[in-house]
Amino acid sequence: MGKDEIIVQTIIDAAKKLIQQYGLNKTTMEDIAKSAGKGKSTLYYYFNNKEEIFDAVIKQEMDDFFTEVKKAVDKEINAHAKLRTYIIVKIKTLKNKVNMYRFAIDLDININEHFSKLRDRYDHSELDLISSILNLGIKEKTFRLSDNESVKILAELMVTCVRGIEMEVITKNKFSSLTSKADLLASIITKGLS
Amino acid sequence: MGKDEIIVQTIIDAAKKLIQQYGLNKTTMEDIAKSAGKGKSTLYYYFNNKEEIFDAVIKQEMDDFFTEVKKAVDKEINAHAKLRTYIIVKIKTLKNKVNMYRFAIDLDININEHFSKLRDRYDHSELDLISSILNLGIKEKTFRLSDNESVKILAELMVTCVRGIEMEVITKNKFSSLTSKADLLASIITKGLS
Amino acid sequence: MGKDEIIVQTIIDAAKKLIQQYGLNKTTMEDIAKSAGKGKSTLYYYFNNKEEIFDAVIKQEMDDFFTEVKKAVDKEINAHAKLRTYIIVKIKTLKNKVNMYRFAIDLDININEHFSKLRDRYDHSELDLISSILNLGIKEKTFRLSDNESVKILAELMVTCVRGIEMEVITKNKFSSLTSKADLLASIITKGLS
Amino acid sequence: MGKDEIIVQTIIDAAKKLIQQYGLNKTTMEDIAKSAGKGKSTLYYYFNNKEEIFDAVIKQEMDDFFTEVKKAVDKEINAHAKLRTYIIVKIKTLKNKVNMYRFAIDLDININEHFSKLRDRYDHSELDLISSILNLGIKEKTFRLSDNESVKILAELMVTCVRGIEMEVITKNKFSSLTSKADLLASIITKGLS
DNA sequence: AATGAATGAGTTTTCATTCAT
DNA sequence: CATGAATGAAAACTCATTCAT
Repeated sequence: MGKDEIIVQTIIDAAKKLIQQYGLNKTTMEDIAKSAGKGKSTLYYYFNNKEEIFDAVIKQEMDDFFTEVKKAVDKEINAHAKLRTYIIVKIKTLKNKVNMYRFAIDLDININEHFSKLRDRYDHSELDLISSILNLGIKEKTFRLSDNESVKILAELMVTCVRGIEMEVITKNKFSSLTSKADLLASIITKGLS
Repeated sequence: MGKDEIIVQTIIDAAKKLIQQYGLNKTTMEDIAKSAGKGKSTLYYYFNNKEEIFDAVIKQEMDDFFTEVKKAVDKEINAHAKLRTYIIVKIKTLKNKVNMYRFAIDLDININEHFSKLRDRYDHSELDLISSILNLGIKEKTFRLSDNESVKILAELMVTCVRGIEMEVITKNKFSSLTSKADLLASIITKGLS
Repeated sequence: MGKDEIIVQTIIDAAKKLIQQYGLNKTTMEDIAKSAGKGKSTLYYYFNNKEEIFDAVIKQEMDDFFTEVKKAVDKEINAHAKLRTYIIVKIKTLKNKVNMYRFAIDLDININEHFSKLRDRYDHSELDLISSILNLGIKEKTFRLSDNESVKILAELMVTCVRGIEMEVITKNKFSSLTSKADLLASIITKGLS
Repeated sequence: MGKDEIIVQTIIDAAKKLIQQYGLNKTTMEDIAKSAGKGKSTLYYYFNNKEEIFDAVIKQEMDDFFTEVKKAVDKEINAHAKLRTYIIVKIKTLKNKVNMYRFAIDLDININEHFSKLRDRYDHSELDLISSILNLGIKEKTFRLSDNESVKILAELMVTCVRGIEMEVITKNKFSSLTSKADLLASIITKGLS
């Protein structure tokens, strides 16, 4: 990591911490600069504007997030366990990234083009992950798809359902009986697809 | 409706439209006043501050939204159909509404106690609705709950899943093959619970 | 003059004074506000941005300028005297408006569209004035135009020459022996056209 | 040309191009450095500050400009032709130059003493050129000066008139029927002085 | 009852300049 | 020699809120 990259990372980290703590609207360039131990204008040496810093934060968080979930899923061996783990780890990890996610949604709403691409890429990775779980389940004979159910549509649906759980965590800042709910969802899906 | 109430409603409508169009952060008191055809300070005659206007908007939206969904669900007679209708109508209605999630997500407001109560009340109504569907299904013998599944937890889970679909609509502004997905979800749940 | 117009005028006057004294670049919104005895943000209540204030200043100055020159020219009765007076009064008046003029040129260079229109309108009035002097001279038999000389082109040329004198005043902040030069120019033109 | 001089010239050329394109105020050290393919602080190695760079640009431009005009004038043999050529070539050349007037007009630099001297030197050269044309015309008996007209004052006046044409070119970025106007001006002057 | 006028307190952004290496 | 890194100081602009009328 060159010196540049170190500083860029310092700035991103500072921004990340502040966004997590105080939220998007309350995090100013001034705050970030102070927290990064730099002058305000130094931020503009490394980023073109506030939005670019936020983009960098969100990109990194998303990458981390997905990597962590994927690693956990990969450890499990059968489809049902993978499904369950996917839900649980995703939500657990999310808890540390709640403000980041809020932010992502906020950016979304403001129809930030660059961010849209970022999310699409991420969504795609996630769909691939779920698809592979479903395909595994089919191979295992755990899942049986009727004619009109394509893996693609099912995967979309499942990503979507888990996103609902994520929303719950984000808006309420808690998700009671997470494990039992993940179990329940995994079971229903498994049985519903059997 | 007294004169006061008419003006209050005019302001709420203006705010609603603007929030839908430009998002929460970009909607200023100035914008609302202009759009309502009133002076900026007039807003302060009818509301104490910006937050109160937003509260009023969200409250109204939520009430409308829930009422509409409930009406559609009530028309159906069996649990499976009710479930399917619940999903479909909810998403379809959502498209025409200021999406509540934008509010739910916004940080400043999230901290707002009053708003929290509002959302809780709404969540509660929704859980009741789903619970009643589940109970109907049990009575119908469409759904069979194993020991460790309480109606309450299941209802929470289902609300949550549908919320994921809502998020999809909000962030992507589209939800492809809505009907077939609603069918699929309803089917999986029905089968998963049989 | 309504209250609005009084304040707008106060702001314009403050801006005018500061621009004259310190120049365009050194005149900040802060300065104008202070000088007008208003808060900085009050300026934004009456004008959308800095440029709009400057536009208003320059528009007013130009109108004043032209009115004054025209009034003086109208007092004279024959073409030669009008020509002479035009040059002299224009330059004399300009002295009090030097910075305004500099500013106009500066705006020009930044290719401000709105300002371009303003200047065109002004140029047009000036051409009309000169044309009327030339036509009077022709009627008086003071001026005689050869075939290939149209009044229009001649007027343009003369406006242009006087603009050179104006530049002299602007860039050097002095114009030595103004009266004798105006006489000389008027004589040469008169003789050159006889 | 030593290595130093090459770099200095590179910087000047970059600044020249940018000023031409975007104007004085919008040309930043950053822009110049980038355009010159150098680091921003390198500019400070070769120049003490921004103003010095601008001074260098203007000095070079003025020298080039004047040299070109003089060369063209020298080719002509009689006073009338010289006068006509002076006007035409000056305007034509101006089009390809960073226009000096932008500098002359810019307030900050106008206050700059060094620049004032530079302009004075140039003005002086120009006056000498015109004076020599006038003197030639007198020798040729093309021009006849009445008592109260000194060559000096006439020369000043003529420089001034042509400066007006230059302004026209600068602010409007065009000067319609240049040649015919130059002819006209030269004729009027010639006749006016005969 | 309604609002025009005013603003304080911030916010992002810009840019010439410096300095250690 | 040359420059990457850093910044202070100031600039334009924003906006929820207040208050006299």
